[in-house]
Formats: sequence, structure tokens, C-alpha cells
Amino acid sequence: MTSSVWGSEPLPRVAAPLREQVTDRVRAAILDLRLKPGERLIERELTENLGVSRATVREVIRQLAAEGLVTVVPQRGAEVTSLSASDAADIYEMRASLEALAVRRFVQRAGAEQVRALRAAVDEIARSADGGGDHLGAKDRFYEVLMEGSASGPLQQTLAGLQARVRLLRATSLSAPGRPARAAEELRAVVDAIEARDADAAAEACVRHIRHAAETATAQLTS
Amino acid sequence: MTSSVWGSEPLPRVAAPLREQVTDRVRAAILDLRLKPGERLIERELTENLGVSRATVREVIRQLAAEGLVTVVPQRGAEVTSLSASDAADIYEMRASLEALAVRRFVQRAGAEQVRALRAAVDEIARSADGGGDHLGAKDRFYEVLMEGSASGPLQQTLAGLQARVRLLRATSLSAPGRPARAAEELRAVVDAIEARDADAAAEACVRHIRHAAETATAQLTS
DNA sequence: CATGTCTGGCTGTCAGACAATCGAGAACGT
DNA sequence: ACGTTCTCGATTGTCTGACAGCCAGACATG
Repeated sequence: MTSSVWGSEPLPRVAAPLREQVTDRVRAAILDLRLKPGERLIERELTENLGVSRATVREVIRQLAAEGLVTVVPQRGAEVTSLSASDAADIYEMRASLEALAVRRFVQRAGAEQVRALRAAVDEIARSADGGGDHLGAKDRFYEVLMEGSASGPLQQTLAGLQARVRLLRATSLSAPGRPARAAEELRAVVDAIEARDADAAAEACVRHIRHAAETATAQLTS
Repeated sequence: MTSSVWGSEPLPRVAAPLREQVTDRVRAAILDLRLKPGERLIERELTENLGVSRATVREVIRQLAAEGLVTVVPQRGAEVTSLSASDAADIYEMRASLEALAVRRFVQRAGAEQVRALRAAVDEIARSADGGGDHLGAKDRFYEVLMEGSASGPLQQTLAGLQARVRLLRATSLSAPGRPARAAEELRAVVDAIEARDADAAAEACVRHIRHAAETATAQLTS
């Protein structure tokens, strides 16, 4: 490959179109619960608060709708998606299946460097679990590495959508005492299996992790 | 349920927003290969051919991009997605996982009436396999019933996206001689297990079916 | 032949406009 | 006082027209 001279391939596209910056802003607002589930998104308000035209706002809303973060009701507009308990259960189950797949792909496709990065990420999570540190951010980095290494566009896209929706619940599920530490441990098991290049064990550990997350989350939800 | 008075639930939404009609048209064009993978979608052309404004066209494109049917390159516009062999493999694997889940949900949630409908659908597929009939349409109906009975919004949405992408390949994968008949048989096995309310067996049969489909498809692709 | 320049074709974004529709409150009849 | 109908403001759905910026390929130049 001649690409090794210039770093990585086609060029990761730096200059973000305005529409994407706006999408990110709104998505962040939703995930931070500054916009709460069920709340209506009025186009005019968004144009004013974000300083962009209505056309742009509408494209952004469609984008977020496709990600499942907002729900559009014809002739009434968009509101922040609020998930039913059964939706939540299904989403966790889907995540379990697909992340297991992602982990398998990681074992097949990732290089030694990426395995190291994943190990580093899980260590960071563990550190942030007991003590200080940006736990959410650390987890994000973990998944970033995982997706990068599994090298599958379709998987990445789909899982991103699922994860975003999980985060609509995460604010509650994370609050369970002691959960972060155990989560870190479960993820460590995944990485252990990956380092041993044991795809089956890694996938299984991954499923176990998400099942646990789902349990604590739904426990919070129904209480 | 009071809904039995008025037929089925919230109201299936009859008057489709123009945007959705257009989306359907373009999607159909892509799946029929009237727009071939790699072909560019020029906004102005679409506005003329479809008789709608550019704003509407752009929202449609974003929608299809989210479904994975078109790929947008910043500053260059959209083109029909062309899938790599590895993408195809991943998509089939994802489908296997998620449809297995859907089948499980169907076993849990579907009523006797829906099981009957599913049986009818698979019979229809078998009939269309050897002889005349709309094979594609029959399969669509099968999945429609399956999704309806599994009663999961997230699952339905995600699987719809995957299926659409599979169809980008299906024109080739279906051409394998004798494949329709065996596909019908595999699906019958799924329904058998469902009728026996054996979720595990049903899920397994489902995975087997999609693995086979994936094999014949990729065999065609790499040849 | 390699390099620099120009130009047409598209996309990205904006502003403003108008009809259709929904929801809530006002007006009404009983 | 209560249910029904009417009315109106708020919002979405869609269109038109416009303009700047970017990209690729044609063209000119040394």
C-alpha cells in the first residue's frame, strides 16, 4: 500500500458540513437529557436557538429520526423518543447479539496494535470506575476502538444507533451502586478472551456483560 | 381492547406525506436496479423526474442514506450504495442474529391467529417456488407477518434496513437454481418450530436459513 | 509532459411564502 | 352545568428562487 506514507486511506474528511455539526449538537442535547423524552422539537425554536435555516433543521431531524432518537408524528412534528420497557429490553437484546458479532470480527480482523488499544481503554474504564475520571468518555473510547477494529461499516452504523438509544436510559442504569466496577470487570473478561484470540469466549463474555447491563437498567426502569 | 370496534389500533396512517411517497418510489427504483449501485443521484434530476422540490428530494436522500441504500459523499452528493463482499457477509450475519431474535419474540408474543398467518405465508412461498407466482412478494408477506407478530419497533426498523440492503444483492442470489425451493423448506422448518412454541429450535432454524442464503449469495458474488 | 488556470455542474445553505392540519379554547344549544 | 360544534393560532409540509463554495475535467502554458 502506498497509503502508509500519508497515514490512513482516502482521507477521513475533516471539514464537517454544517448540518452534521448541528446534528451533533442536538444529539448531545438529547443524550444529556437537556431535551427530555417526550418533549416536542419545534422547528422554529431550533432555527432560532441554533442559528440555521429551517431546511437544515429539517434534515437534522430526519437524521435523528433515522437513528431512533426522535420520533416524528406526521402533521405534528418530532419529539424526543421515549422508550417503553419492552423496547428497552429488545434493544439490549439486539445489542447483545450484534456486539457479540462485532467482538468476533475484532478477533478476526484487528491487529496487535488495536488489541493493545482496547486493553488500554478497558484499563481506563476500570480506573474511572473507582475513583475519578470520565467514565462515560472512557466507555466511549472503548467502543470506538472496538468498532474501528471490527472494521465493518454496517455493524458500526447499526450499533451506533442502538447505543445512542441505550444512552437515553443510561443516566438511570449507571446510577446503580457498584455497577461501574463490575462493568469494568466484565469488559476486562472480553478483552482477555480477545487477547487469547478466542472468538467464542469473547462473544460469550460480551453477551454476559450486556445481559447484566440490561438487568440493572430494567430493574431501575420498572421500579 | 376497545380497538376491536374500529379494526386495528392507532390507525395505520393513510394519507402518506409526499416525502414518503417519493422515498418509496426511489427506494423501489434502487431495489429494482433501475438505479444501479455506484450510480450518482443528482438532486436536480430527481426534482424533475419526480416533480417535487429540491428540499423534499434532499430529505428523501437523507432518509435513504440512513437506511444504507445510498451513500453520501460530502460536497459530491449521493450515490447508490455498492456493497463490498465483506459488507455483504457482515450484513447476512447481522440478519441471522436479529431475525433469530425476532423469531424468539414471535414465539413469545404472537397469537394463534398470527401463527396461522405465518403458516399461510410460508405455504404461499412454497407454491411460488415451484411453479408460478410472485416469489419476492410472497417472501415480503412472510416477513411482514413475522415483524408484526414479534411486535418490536426497534427490531422491525433495524431489520427493514438490513433487508433492503440484502435486496441490493438478492437479484443475483436468487438466481441460483433450486434455491427458492430449498429456501421455502427452510422457512417451513422455522414455522414448524414456532407452532411447537420452541423458541430455541425456531431461532436455530432461522439462523440456518440465513446462513444458507448467505452462502449462495456470496458464492455468486465472488464468482 | 507536467503544471497552472478556468469553467460548468452540483451541492450546501439560506430566506420567505403559502396551504393544510391539529389542538385548544370559545361559543353555543340544551 | 355539560357535551357539542366552531374558530383561530401555532406548526408542519412543501415550493420557489437565490447565492456561495467545492470538485472535476477541459484548456492553456512553459
